[in-house]
Amino acid sequence: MPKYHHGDLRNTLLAIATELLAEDGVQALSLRKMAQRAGVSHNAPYMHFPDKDAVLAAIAEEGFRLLAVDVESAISQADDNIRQQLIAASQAYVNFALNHSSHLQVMFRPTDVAKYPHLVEVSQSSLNRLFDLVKSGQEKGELKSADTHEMTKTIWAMVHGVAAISIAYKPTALLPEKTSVEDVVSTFVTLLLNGLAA
Amino acid sequence: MPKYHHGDLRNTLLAIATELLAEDGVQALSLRKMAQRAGVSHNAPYMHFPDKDAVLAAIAEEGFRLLAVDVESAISQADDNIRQQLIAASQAYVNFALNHSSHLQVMFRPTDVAKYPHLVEVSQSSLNRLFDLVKSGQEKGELKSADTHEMTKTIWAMVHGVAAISIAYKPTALLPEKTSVEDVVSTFVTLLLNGLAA
DNA sequence: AGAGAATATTGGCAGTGTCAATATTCAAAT
DNA sequence: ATTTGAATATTGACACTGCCAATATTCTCT
Repeated sequence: MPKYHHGDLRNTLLAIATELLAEDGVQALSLRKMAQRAGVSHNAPYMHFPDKDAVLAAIAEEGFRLLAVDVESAISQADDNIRQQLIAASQAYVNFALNHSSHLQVMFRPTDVAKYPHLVEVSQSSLNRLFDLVKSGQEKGELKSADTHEMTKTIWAMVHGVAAISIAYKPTALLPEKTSVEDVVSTFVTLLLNGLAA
Repeated sequence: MPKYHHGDLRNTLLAIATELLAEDGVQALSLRKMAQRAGVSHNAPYMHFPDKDAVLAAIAEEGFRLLAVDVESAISQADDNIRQQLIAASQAYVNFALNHSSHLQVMFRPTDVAKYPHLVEVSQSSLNRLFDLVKSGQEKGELKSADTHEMTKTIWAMVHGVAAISIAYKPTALLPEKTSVEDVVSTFVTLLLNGLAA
């Protein structure tokens, strides 16, 4: 017996959005479809979000939390070894990107930074975790003692680049052949750690 | 005196698309708007493109060519020094991304690889140029003699990651403060060359 | 000059985001 | 308990979008 007031429409809409995203991609995500699947009129979402942009921002936020969970889990399951932990975190990042590519697309779509300051914060959560890893690696003497932020962001950029390129052009562009994503990420991170210069 | 047959509608449409992209972003790009600005009916574009997706693919292709020009130009103007050339190429890449962010978004939007094989080829043009750089760096003994493809793609991923993250969250996420994009890219590339491990 | 292909137009349809006006329900104060 | 205002949801509408079908115009080639 559906009530006039849904009760938890906001969260329901976000969950539905994630479903639709996984089913048909970001291009096909519409407020009206979300409303219909929630069994609600086409304008009900406007009670909880000012516009579609705000919905996407909320979806992005949720994505960063899910990503952080995966990354953290991967780190905790890796050996007590900075290199292995960095590799595990990077693999988790890229795997998340490939398994939830539409979600990642929403997370890294051009955003009005001033409009969603909270999103910007949350977007850094995985980066912060990576920062801690790098820092402890420096303290243990396994990593160079250069600027911690710069080192962290270099790793992040590389890993995110792998994810973004892979999503856009399937593994075609980066994976030469029958190599696994894990292997590629592991190789790239190792190269970054050891450096390219002779 | 506008003729019934436009004469060069396909190219005109692509040029207009680039304009609209720079003006209002990819979200606001519509076939009908393109047609209107070209002074043509709302269905004329369908004579030259099967659907909107094909238009975006053509725009992407053009973008990769423009990017390759910028990168090549930057390399040729740099010192005869692999490190400097790599840095110059990377800076050109990121600058292009920031100055044509909508265009880059179209270039790296999930693509049906099977549907646009030519686009996939063109998308690798800058990568190929980078490959040559790395290879000559190896021959001159300035870079390690590891797998050339892997090294090249590691650099590409890192540089593209910087570009993608910067576009999504303004330089906020990567630039700490009043540092220039060039400085950041230069720093990151140098870190990659020298390695992070102690 | 005629025929067929290429190009463009008009009209229409379903779907979209968003606004305005209205209806229903909830929560708190009297 | 009743009332009252806020919160929530609905209906209806508008302009806009991608795309399809039918039609019209022009080009090209014989």
